[in-house]
Amino acid sequence: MLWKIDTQSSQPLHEQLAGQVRRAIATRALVEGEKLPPAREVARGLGVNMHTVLRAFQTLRDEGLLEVRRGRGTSVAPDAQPVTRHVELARSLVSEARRAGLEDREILQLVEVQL
Amino acid sequence: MLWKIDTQSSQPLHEQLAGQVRRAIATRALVEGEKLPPAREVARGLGVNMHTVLRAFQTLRDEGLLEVRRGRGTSVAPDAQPVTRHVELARSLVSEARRAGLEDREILQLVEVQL
DNA sequence: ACCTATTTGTCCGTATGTATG
DNA sequence: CCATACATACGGACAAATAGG
Repeated sequence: MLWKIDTQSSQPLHEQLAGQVRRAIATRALVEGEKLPPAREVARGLGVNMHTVLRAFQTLRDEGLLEVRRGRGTSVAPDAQPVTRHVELARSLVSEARRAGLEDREILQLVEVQL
Repeated sequence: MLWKIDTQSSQPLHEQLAGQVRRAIATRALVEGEKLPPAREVARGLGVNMHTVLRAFQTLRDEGLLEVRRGRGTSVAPDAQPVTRHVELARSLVSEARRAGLEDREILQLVEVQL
């Protein structure tokens, strides 16, 4: 659990952290069911606010990678590993298409015609 | 235009062909605006039915890669090159997610949470 | 089974910076 | 240059789950 944050980067802190956790799951540095340290603890270690860490966790929960429950802590979702690959692909697709100037509707259509 | 078809493969013929054309555009073996041979001709060269070739062309037209007009022939779309990358990503995403057993709705959600 | 204290994420509000018009 | 809107990051109070006695 050796995460680092660059406060000078233009990339938001919560995104930096989310990216690192995502990669950790993809590379199996974190495995399914494994418990993460409490947000407060991670925050202290990184020198950022607890809410910044929580926000990263929330993002990953929306992506199906983490299970976050108050009082119980945060852990890697039961089927996170197979999901990670798709999430990475979805992220690449959106960022590349965005850079090319595509509208959100057009991006969704790209996927729909493949279904 | 050295395409090959494997009639023994489990992959549908029209998909095989679509994949080859897609790759040809991605690698710039085919460039924007370039005209493709008539479907009848391609079909004869590959030993398949003309409709198989047309089906592949239609798929690629839906993806924005080809312009197919009756009487005028088929050509690579004006902005096909930048599109290909996204299409490849979208195809990977869908096929990987499908293999993992995701529903279509879930696949679209993967993308939506990234928008 | 009970009460209480602790742990841990959630909710509400605020300040600051970064576009947008 | 100003006003507006939006997103980021932070702080404090709150509520669910858990652990000890």
